[in-house]
Amino acid sequence: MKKHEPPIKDLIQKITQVLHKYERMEKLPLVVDAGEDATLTVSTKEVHTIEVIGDHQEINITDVAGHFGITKSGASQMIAKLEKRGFVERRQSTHSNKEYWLYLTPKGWAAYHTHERMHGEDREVLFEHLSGVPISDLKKTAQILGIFEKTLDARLKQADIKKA
Amino acid sequence: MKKHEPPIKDLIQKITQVLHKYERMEKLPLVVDAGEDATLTVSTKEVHTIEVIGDHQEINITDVAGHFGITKSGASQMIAKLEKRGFVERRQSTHSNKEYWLYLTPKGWAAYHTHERMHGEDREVLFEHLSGVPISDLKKTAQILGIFEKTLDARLKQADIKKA
DNA sequence: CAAAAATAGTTAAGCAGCTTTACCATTATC
DNA sequence: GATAATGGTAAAGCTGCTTAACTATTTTTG
Repeated sequence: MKKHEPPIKDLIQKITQVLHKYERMEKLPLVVDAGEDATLTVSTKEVHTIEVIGDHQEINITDVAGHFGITKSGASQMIAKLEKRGFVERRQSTHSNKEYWLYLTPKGWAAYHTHERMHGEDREVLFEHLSGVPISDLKKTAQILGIFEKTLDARLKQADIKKA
Repeated sequence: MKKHEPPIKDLIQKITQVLHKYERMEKLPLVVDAGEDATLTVSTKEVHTIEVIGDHQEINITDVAGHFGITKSGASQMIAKLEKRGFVERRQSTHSNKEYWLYLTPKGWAAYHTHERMHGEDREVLFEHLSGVPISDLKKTAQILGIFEKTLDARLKQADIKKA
């Protein structure tokens, strides 16, 4: 029992280190090759919004807000910006006049695929580095992270309760 | 080789899930019990700045900037705010008239310890949840996260090179 | 040693990405 | 058909940055 503590501390430290580096990586601006249209840079936040629009059909602004846990107003502003910059298009939903569905323009898809490609490269490098590790160890790691996740869930839930 | 892919994907997914939840948790405002002075809330960013000042002796504004990877100007503004709110104090360094060393006031230490205590509680819950897991598995997990970290390092370094 | 360069810090203006509040349409519910 | 709920927007304001221009001290160097 007591002997667990140092390895657990080491693990927590490693998790937070990875976390902060991942956070930093996510902040890097992304350069999109949009063909003729020279090159465009897109912020991390923008490309993530583009990603969820590309991944979901018939998605509306309220859905986008829910996806990121922000207000509708905030999502509305983000979408307006992406529309203005030519990455996103909206069309009225077929079953309601007060609702819009969001779609990517060709430029939006270019950003989407640039981002996807980047993650693909990262994943390949990771695959190489992990090729010597037994599968059972990979599974165990995911399980242990799942335990970590549970304690986070508990704290987030607790905060939600206090809020309400 | 091929058989590795699903577990790796699962692992990546789990890491990103934990990451985003941790990020959300970090955004929760912290309520500090500062004794007589009623209660104060401190933003995550503020408490993290308080944390590094509490953890380092003879730390100056430039060091704080370096620690977070932000500009000196940004750090200067953050420190000015914390000073104004009574969490931080500055004194001239002993070896230079252009440099200040930063210290926590009693109120600053109250915030520091509230934050620490919160992490302490989380850690205890985590300890409980992990008590049935063999130490060897914990060590393996830390190792595998270390591999993940390396690929992040590589990408961050690459971005730095492009920047320069 | 004096002039030039580097270092520590500040200030002002501005930007991104949120929030709150208040509001307009449209659709659902009773 | 009045009232609620839902989808979306606009304005104003906040935080946590950035860049640019600046002062005041060291440090370097020619």
